[in-house]
Amino acid sequence: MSFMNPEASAAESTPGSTSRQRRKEARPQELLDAALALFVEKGFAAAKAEEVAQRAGVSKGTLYLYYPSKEELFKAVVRQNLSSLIAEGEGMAANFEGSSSELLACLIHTWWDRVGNTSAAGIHKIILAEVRNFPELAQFYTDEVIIPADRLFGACVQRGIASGEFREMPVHEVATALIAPLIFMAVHRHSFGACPVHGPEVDPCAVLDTHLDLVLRGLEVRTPAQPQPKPKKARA
Amino acid sequence: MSFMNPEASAAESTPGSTSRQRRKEARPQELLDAALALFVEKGFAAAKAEEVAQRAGVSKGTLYLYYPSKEELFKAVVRQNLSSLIAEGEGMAANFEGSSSELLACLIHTWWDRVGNTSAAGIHKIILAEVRNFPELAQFYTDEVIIPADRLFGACVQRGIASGEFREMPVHEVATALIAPLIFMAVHRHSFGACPVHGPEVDPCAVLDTHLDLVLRGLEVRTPAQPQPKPKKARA
Amino acid sequence: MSFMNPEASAAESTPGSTSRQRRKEARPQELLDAALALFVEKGFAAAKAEEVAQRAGVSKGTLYLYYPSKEELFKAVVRQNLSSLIAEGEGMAANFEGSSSELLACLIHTWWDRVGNTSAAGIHKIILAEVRNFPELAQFYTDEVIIPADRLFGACVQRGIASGEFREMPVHEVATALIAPLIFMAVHRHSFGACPVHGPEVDPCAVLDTHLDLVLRGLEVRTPAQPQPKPKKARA
Amino acid sequence: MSFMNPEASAAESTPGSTSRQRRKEARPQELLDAALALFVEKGFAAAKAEEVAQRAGVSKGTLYLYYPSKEELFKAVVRQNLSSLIAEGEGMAANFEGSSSELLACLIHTWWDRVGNTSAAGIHKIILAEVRNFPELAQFYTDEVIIPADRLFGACVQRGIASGEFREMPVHEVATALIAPLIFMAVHRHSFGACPVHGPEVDPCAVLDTHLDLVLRGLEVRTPAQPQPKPKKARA
DNA sequence: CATGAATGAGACTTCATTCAT
DNA sequence: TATGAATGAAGTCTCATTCAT
Repeated sequence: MSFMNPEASAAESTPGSTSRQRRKEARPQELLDAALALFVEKGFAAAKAEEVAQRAGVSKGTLYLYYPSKEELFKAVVRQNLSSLIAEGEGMAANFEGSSSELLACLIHTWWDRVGNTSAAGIHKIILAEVRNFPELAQFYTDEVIIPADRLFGACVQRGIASGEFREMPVHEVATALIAPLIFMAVHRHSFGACPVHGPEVDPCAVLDTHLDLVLRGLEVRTPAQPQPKPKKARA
Repeated sequence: MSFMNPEASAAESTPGSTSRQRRKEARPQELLDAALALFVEKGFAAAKAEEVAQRAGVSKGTLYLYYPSKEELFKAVVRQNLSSLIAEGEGMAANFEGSSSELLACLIHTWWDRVGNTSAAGIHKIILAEVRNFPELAQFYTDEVIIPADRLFGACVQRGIASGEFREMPVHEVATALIAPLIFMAVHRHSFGACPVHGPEVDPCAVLDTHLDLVLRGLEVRTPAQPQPKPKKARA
Repeated sequence: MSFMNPEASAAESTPGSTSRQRRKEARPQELLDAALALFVEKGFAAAKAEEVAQRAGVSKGTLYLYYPSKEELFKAVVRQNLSSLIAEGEGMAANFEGSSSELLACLIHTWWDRVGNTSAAGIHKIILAEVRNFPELAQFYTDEVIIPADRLFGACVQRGIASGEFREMPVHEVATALIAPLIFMAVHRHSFGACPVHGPEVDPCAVLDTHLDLVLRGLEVRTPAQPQPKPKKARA
Repeated sequence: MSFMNPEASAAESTPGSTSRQRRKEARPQELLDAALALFVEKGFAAAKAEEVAQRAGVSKGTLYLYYPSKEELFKAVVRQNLSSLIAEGEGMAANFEGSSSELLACLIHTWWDRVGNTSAAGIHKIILAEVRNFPELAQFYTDEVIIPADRLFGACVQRGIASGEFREMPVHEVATALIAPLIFMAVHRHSFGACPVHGPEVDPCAVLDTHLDLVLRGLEVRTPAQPQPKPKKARA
């Protein structure tokens, strides 16, 4: 079958197919994975370069063959995990067919599956913790993640409002309120969620469903006939 | 009442209450404040003990007269800012009179005023970033903050459900969904909010109001007669 | 007597007189001395920061309290030993009374006593060896040492020519030829001169006297009556 | 004539004389040349083995096929450039016909042409800078270069004295004074001479001529009748 | 022979902590 | 008590050297 796969046959004949070469090609990814895990676990400053190397199964020196400094390694980790984030759901919204409620539900569940539930979710934690020490990342992350995400969710909300499915609301603020629990839980997973504490279990899916249930209901246009059941009780 | 507080009375009555004396008594607090600010700004590992001392206006050595190590200083910072958190709104809920919606709105606004909008909000950021490096803080924080907060918000939701104001929903999950944006924004203020980036402005109050608007509406009991305005569009 | 010496009495009463303070004040010089010695011995790159510290009787860390990097320490060493060089013999030439031969002899002997024979002579060796690695030192040293020295020796030669004591010769080249053996020997002292080799002993004073003897005689105006003893080319 | 050169004929006649083969045979020389250049430029410690290899057009590993360590490479560089020095002018003096002045002039000019003006002159700089780190080189260099040079120049001076051309002077010291400017200028060429500084230009040939002019005149036997033209102390 | 990926000892530098004053 | 000079463990990074290909 390999003759049908040009890549494979190429791999066999090129020097890239030696075991050493294969390792070399895999190194950057292995190092980035190890680094992501360790940075999420310890934070940037407390993570030791040597341990990153160890986890990637190489020596200290090898790490520096691929990344000129711990700082550059960090930025590479952020960049690589960012690009995986931005692409997600880019097109999803554009040609989605269905109600805006369904679109939002889909977006949120997809994000959680692909990002929040992934080891890459930890990237949020380290970004939050370290932006102030890496000012250049701030704009980078804002441009690549925050703005697109805001725009994506904002567009969905806008879509719902335009179609009359959602009531009129400040789009940007709704988008933020929609995203907040996602980020919160992604971060939580890698901080308290990773500690062996005895406390209230947080079931991400349940919370997400509840969050969606609440917000989608909150966005609904209320039928004019509906009586306001405002219970007065207050002010005795 | 001050006679019940030996510390206070001593300070007031002894000749030691000179400005120097007062400084001395204020030291621990000044150090904790400086440390909180710096830890929030840089993170635990990147914050230098000497800079904490400088910001508190004392020398490096003096810091160690009050706290035996940087780690203990860190824990003290967390503990002190925790105790301020837990007390807040403890009683508020108990004897609140008014609708549960109003109670929730009040709780959230109060929290934001007293905590989220305070420099102490940064404590969340450093906790999220560092719990895994300080396992003992995990249980501590869970017990002192997470559980009480969960219980507090949960109780409000429960109260609303019991009174028929809110529809039946999983209490714990709703509480989490309620709290998440608060934490999100408190943390945001001290990470991206502190960076000079050109991005979408986040107006905490507007977001909070929107969040409340959405969630409270989402919690409302829907009148059975209400027609589902399911917008068609789906299925082209 | 100490009351007559304001410095001394001041020293006794100020905090600067504690043993710790006295050490602190002496540190920079002690470190520069140790560094000079080691740089001369090993060269910049091969000299270890820790050994500099050890020789100065302090720990590694202390060195960095005074100089922010090994490179800055190096430059400080050069600068400090340079300033001692430039001042030397500055005024000497101006109001010297005597023949230009005597002036040159005096200059050369003085230079040797004050510099060439000093541990500071080693500075030349390290400069020669390291300028290309420290481009900023090149101009600095040229301005501060080479040009002044050239000017000083050049002026003496010019003086002799003007007074009719020396014959007409290219001033700059004569100055270089005059200085070259000084530098050569200063450098030699710190390279081969410091090695336990079995070779021809170089007696600096003897060489200097011979050098002077040769050059001064070479500068003399020859009496026209003198017969040219040009020996006929032996071996026809 | 090439038949007299076994190396050349071998290269020409054997099948091994492909371009690759020739490269292989030339390797050691290419490596030594690259190493010399780099050592002169940066010094031993600051010169990186990999850059030596790069400049020689081979890989790092190949360098180690020819020289077991950087240190051995260094010694080989010194040795190879030494042997080229010693041979020069060895015979020249023996059967030179002409005055001793002419002989000295010839020696000095030859040395400058063949060594001082060559990239090999840099060898002096690195020797001066590194002997103390390579004690074994000290004796080696002393035996192979310093003593022969001293003997060569000494013999010339002795020859002149013996023939009555030069006046009686301490031979060894004169030899040193003769050589010093040569070394000085050779070293200068590779330190300050290689830096883009704005300073007094040193024209080696002019200095050498002046040096020779001065010293040869200084060596001349003075006619007893010559009146000492002691110039009146300038400075009226 | 040639390559260049990998290694790890070792150097520079930082900074939490100590302690003499 | 308060200070800040001094320490040295620990971390980042470099580069001579090795060795599988």
